[in-house]
Amino acid sequence: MEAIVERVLTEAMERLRAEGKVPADVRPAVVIERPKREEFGDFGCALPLALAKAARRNPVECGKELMAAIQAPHGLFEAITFAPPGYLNFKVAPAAWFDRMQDVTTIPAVGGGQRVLLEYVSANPTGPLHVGHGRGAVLGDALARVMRAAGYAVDTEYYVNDVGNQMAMMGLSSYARGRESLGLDDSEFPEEGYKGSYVGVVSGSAGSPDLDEHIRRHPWLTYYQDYLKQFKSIGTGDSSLRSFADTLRKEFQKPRIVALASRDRNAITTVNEKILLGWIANTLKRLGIEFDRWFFEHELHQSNAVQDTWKKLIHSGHAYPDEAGAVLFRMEGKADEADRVIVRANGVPTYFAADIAYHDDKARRGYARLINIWGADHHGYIPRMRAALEALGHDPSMLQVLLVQMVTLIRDGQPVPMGKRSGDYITLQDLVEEVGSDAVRFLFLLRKADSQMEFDLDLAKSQSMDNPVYYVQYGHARVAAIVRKAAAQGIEVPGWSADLAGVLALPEEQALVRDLARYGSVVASAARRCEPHHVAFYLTDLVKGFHGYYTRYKHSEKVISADARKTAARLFLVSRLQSVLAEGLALLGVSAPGEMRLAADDEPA
RNA sequence: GCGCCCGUGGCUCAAUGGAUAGAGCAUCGGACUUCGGAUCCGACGGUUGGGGGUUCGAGUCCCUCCGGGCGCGCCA
Repeated sequence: MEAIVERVLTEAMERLRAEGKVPADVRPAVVIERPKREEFGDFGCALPLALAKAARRNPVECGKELMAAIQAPHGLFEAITFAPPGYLNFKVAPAAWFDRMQDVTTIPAVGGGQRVLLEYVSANPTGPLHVGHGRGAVLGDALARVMRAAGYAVDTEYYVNDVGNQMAMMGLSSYARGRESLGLDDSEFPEEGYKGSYVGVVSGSAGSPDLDEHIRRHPWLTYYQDYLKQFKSIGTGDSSLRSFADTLRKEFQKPRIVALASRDRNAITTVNEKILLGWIANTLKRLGIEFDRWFFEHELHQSNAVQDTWKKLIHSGHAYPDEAGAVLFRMEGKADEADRVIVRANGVPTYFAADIAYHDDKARRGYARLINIWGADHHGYIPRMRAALEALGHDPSMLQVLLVQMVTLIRDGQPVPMGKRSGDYITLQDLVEEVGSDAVRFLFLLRKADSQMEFDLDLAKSQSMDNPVYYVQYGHARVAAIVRKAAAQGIEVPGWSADLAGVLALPEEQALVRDLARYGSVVASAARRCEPHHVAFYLTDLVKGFHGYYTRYKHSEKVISADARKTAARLFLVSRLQSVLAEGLALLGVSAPGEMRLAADDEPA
């Protein structure tokens, strides 16, 4: 519908141009918006103002000329009006709105098949995911769904840093904890080691007071076989490791003890990674998130891609060796101030080097756009990455980074203290277990990504209308109940026909039709702007309209009544609403239950 | 010190440079003997952190100050 308005206005402007009333070089963008005030109609456009500015003319005259030049399809608009100082307002005829109900769940393919690689989460396998990762995960997954729905060809990827100091540190920490638990405390716990109690669990330290508790709280342990299968490909080829893993598969604790006793730190490190990645994958799965591909950093090293990349940069003059023997990437003239080390003096490439190779790989795979979702603490990294892409001959603007800000958990009105290295904290897994996937997802998506947010655990758990996710889900359940009741009475939901439009005469019904008709453009716009939260707000608004309609007329003008025509039309309307709610919630990865269960003991989900 | 993000009713948050800044919660006042009341309606509540600028038009863009968060490693 918006597209039609835009076309009508563009054509009108072209007509004026042909008549010489608009200079050839004046081409203001035609921006269609939704007026805030209902009396202005359904669509508005400030084109006369823009035109007047560009052509240095009086906006009122421009508006009048445009009005005269507009040729709208017959019957589509009830009114097109000019409002001083320079707005053109369009009121769509109710019948035209109702036409949209034929394919209300169709979303304009604004993506045009553009190939997009969306990389998100990519947390290092050195510990469980925390709540901040969860926000990025939910945003990424919803964005992938929304963009796919709007015609983008999206692939999703998790980049695993399975090489480097952090992994080694995790291995040492776990190794030391394991030795300790066996009474073999000959290995000192590293200064910078990971101190969370999960380290003890990962180390498989039998008799650890944490172990039983963690097994109880973290069902991921029972998924062990699954993820071993899933991550089989990361085996190093070391046969002793393979057999170690096999043994581990049969029995969790004993082989760890063997490895610990035999001082096999590498085995511990590698198995840690498998366990932690399995934990991560399981948590994400619990949130309904799966990746098209897990990309492992070690692949880039094995294929020499990292080395090839930095050598290429030296060759092209974008990098240079310094006196100490390190290789630095040139940042001169870029936003970043200092040159960055890509190969250390000891010959080991840095994380940045691998990341450059990774992004080069992504760009070479033929994607038009690379979207990365990063924690806001990585923002300083963006100019470097762009500069690197440019140095390798790619268009730096193809990289788009969405920064996700911190999440503060609130319980009993107080912030919940979190600290990563220092010890225990509420993991993403804990959060999902506590409040359920739907609440986590919807509440995260009710905020735009780039501002810090509070997550109220008590609100998320509450089964009341204060809880936005329940409010929307209840709306769907309520609609489903009506459709069920009709079916029980042998009344079927009719298909679309134009004559149903005239039956839906109540203002609330017409408003519902208009709101439903917006669905496609809301999703398309959310996809274009990479802001899935618009969908969450839209659904909340839509449901609010329905609840109001329902409550107001439940004694006078019910959906199911003795009047067969009204029943048919309203049933049709309500079923369209059900479809939009179900599909909209699906885009957010939130379930659309057919009924809400009250039982407080039930798993909230 | 340099850089990035944020600052909107008491609280949590919306608002492609457009018209009189919107929701939810909280507070107060109402409706309704259920197509599921797990609902709805109304009221109260704002100098969009302060100041300057660009523009026909600024919460939105620019400058500056204040406040909050986060970065600035041969860590990842």
